[in-house]
Amino acid sequence: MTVSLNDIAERAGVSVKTVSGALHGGSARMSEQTRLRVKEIAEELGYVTNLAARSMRQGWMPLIGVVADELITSPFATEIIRGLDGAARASDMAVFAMTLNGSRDVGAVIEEVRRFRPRAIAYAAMYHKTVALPEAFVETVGVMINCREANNRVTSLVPDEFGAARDITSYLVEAGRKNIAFINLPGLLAGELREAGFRQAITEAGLDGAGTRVLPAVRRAIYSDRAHSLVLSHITELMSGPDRPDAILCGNDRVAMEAYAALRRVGAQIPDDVAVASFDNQVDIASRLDPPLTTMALPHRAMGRLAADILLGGDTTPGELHKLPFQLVERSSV
Amino acid sequence: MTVSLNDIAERAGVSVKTVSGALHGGSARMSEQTRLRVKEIAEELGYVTNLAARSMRQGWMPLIGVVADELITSPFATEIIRGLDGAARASDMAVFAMTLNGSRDVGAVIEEVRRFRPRAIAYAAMYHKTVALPEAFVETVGVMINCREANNRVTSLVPDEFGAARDITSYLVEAGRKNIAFINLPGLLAGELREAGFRQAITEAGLDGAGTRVLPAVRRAIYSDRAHSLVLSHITELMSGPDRPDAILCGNDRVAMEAYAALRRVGAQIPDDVAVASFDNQVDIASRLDPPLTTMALPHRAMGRLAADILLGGDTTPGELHKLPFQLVERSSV
DNA sequence: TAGACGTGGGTAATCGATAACCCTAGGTGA
DNA sequence: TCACCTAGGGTTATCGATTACCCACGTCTA
Repeated sequence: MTVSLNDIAERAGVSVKTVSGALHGGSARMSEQTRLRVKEIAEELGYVTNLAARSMRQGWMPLIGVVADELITSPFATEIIRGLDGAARASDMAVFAMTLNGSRDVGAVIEEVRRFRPRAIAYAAMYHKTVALPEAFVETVGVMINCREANNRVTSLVPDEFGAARDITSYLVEAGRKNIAFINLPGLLAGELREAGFRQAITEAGLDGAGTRVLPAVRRAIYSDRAHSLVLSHITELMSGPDRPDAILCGNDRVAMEAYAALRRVGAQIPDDVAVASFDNQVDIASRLDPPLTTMALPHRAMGRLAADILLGGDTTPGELHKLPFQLVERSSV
Repeated sequence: MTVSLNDIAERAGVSVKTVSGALHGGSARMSEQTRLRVKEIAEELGYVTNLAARSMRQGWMPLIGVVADELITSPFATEIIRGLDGAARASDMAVFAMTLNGSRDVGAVIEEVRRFRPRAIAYAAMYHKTVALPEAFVETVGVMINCREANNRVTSLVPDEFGAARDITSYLVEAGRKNIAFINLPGLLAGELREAGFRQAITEAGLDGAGTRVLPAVRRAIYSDRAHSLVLSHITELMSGPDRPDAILCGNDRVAMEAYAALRRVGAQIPDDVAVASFDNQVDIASRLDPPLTTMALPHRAMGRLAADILLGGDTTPGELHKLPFQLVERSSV
C-alpha cells in the first residue's frame, strides 16, 4: 500500500503530529534534528502527500477548476491554460480542466468539476462570446475567461477587440494605406466589436469615403474548417473592381492565409501592392507565410494569468469587465 | 458550507448509510420510496459528491494522471488528451494533465501528480522520442504515449513512422512520381524511422538510382519556430539543378508550407510540376494551402484512446510496444 | 412453532492529514 | 522555593463517504 504519515511516525518513533509538522508545517516547534530524521525516513519510504486526505480538513483541493467551452482544441486556448498554470503553480495549485465537448448542459459539467472540490472555478470560452450562465452557478464560477457573463454578475476577462481593431487599422493608415478592406468573421461578438474599432479608426483618419469595406469571411455564421470560405471570391472581386484596396485586414491568420493565396492568384504583391494584417498571431502560420504576417496577438496567456490572480487573490468586485490589450506583432506584410 | 450526506440524512430522517446507498450504491437494498425521497432532498439541498472523501476509502481518485513532456502546446498533442478524455469518461474518470514545462525533474512532476492519487498515470511526449524514465517510476507510469521507454519496461504507444513513410512514398510512386526528394526533420527519432521507411519504399519501387535525396529541413537539431529553415535554399537548389525532383515529401505540414512558398518562387506548379506530401495533418494549415495538402495524419487521438483502455483495462504485458498506423488524408497536392 | 431467511435500515470503524488541546521536564524571576 | 514559561512532543476529534457488522421485523418451511 501507499505510505502514510503513520508509517513514518512508527518508523521514526514519534507521533504523526510530529511527522506532519516536520514535513509540512514550516513553523511547527521541534528540534532541527527531529525534523531532519523524519524527512529522511519519509524520503526513504517514498512518502507522497495524500492531498485528498488533507482536503478533508481544508475543505478544498489545491485545484483551479476550468470548465472549457470546447477549449483544449485550439492552439491559443491552450495559452489560457498555460497562463493559469503558471500563476497557479506559484501558489502550489494545479489546474484541472474539463471540457464540455458538445454537452449542452453547462451545469452538469460544473458539478462534475465541483466534485473534486477545487478552490475556485473559471469558465473559459474558445471564441470571445457572451455566455448566459445558469443562475445557480453565478456564485460558483469566479471568473469568465474570453467571454462575458450575460448579466455582468461574474468578473469577466476579454480581449479588447475594439481597441485592437482600431490600433491595427491606424497602423495601416500610418503605413500610408488609404483604401482598406476588412474581411471580418461574421456572426461573432469579436467581429462586431472589431468592426466598430475599424470604423472608428477609419473615421478618425478621415478615410470614410475612400472605399472602405467590411466583408464576411465565410458564408456560415460560425467560422470553422467546414464553413465555405468567401475569401477567394471577395479578393478576386476587390482586386478586379474599380476601387482596388491597398490593404486587407483579415479576421484571423487563417483567413489571411487564404487571402495570401487569393492575392497570389490575381498577381498582387504583398506588401507592395496590398498590405495584409490580421488578428490572432497563430505563430505556426503567421511566421511561415511569405512574407511573414503582421498580426495582432490575442492576450490569451495574459487572460489566464490574470484569471489565476483574481481567483486566488479574490479582491475584485464580481461583475467587473477587464479588457486586455492585444499586442502588435510586426512582420513584413505591411 | 457544503452539503454532506449527513445533512441529507438528517433532513430525510434516515441514516447516512441509507443516503449513501440511495445516491450511489445502485444495488443497495432499500425501498424505492426511500431512495426517491433521498434523491429529492439531495437535489433540493444541492448536494455534490465529495470525491476526496470517497477516495479516502477507495484509495484513489477517479483520475488518469498525465505527465506531459511539454504537451498542451501543440494542436495534435491536445488530440491525445481528447482521446484519453473520451475513453476515460466512459468509466467516469477525468483526465488530469500536468506539464513539465522545462522542469528537468520528471520525478518531481510525477510525484506532484501522485499526490492527487490518480488511478493510473501516463507519460506523454510532444515529439515521438525515447524517454529514459528514472528507475523509481517504471512501476508508477502505466503507459508511455508518443514515446517509448528506453529499456522497454513500460507499455508504449507510438506512431508507426516507418510504415507511414513507406506508404506515403509508395503512394507518390503509384501516382507516377519517379524522383522524390525527402525534406526530413533532422535529429528526431521520427525522422530516422521515416527515412528508413522512405528508403525501403524507394528500393521496392526500383527507384534507387533516380536521384532520390534526403535533406534536413533545418539547421538546428530540433525543429522549432526559431530554428533556421533550410527549406527555401534546398528547394531553390533542387529545382535549378540537373536532376529536378517531381515530388517532395516534407517532414511535416509546416515544412510543406515553406516548401509551397519556395516552389512558388521558382515558378513550379503543384502538383503538375512537383507533387508535395507530408506528415501530421495539421488541418489549419493543410486544408488552407493552395492546393490543399495531401498528408499522413498522426494517430494522436487513437493513442490517447488506446492509452485509456490499457490503463483502465490493465490487461497488457508491460513493455509492449504498440505502433499505431497513420492515416492518409488525400487532398490535391499529389 | 422454532429456526431460516429476506428486507429495510442503523452503528460505528475506517481512510490520512490536521489541529485544538494537553503533558512533561528543565529553567527563571521574584 | 514556587508559580510560571517554553521547547518538544503526544492524544484525539475531525473532515465525508463507505462498509462490515448488527438488529428488528415479517414470512416460510420443516
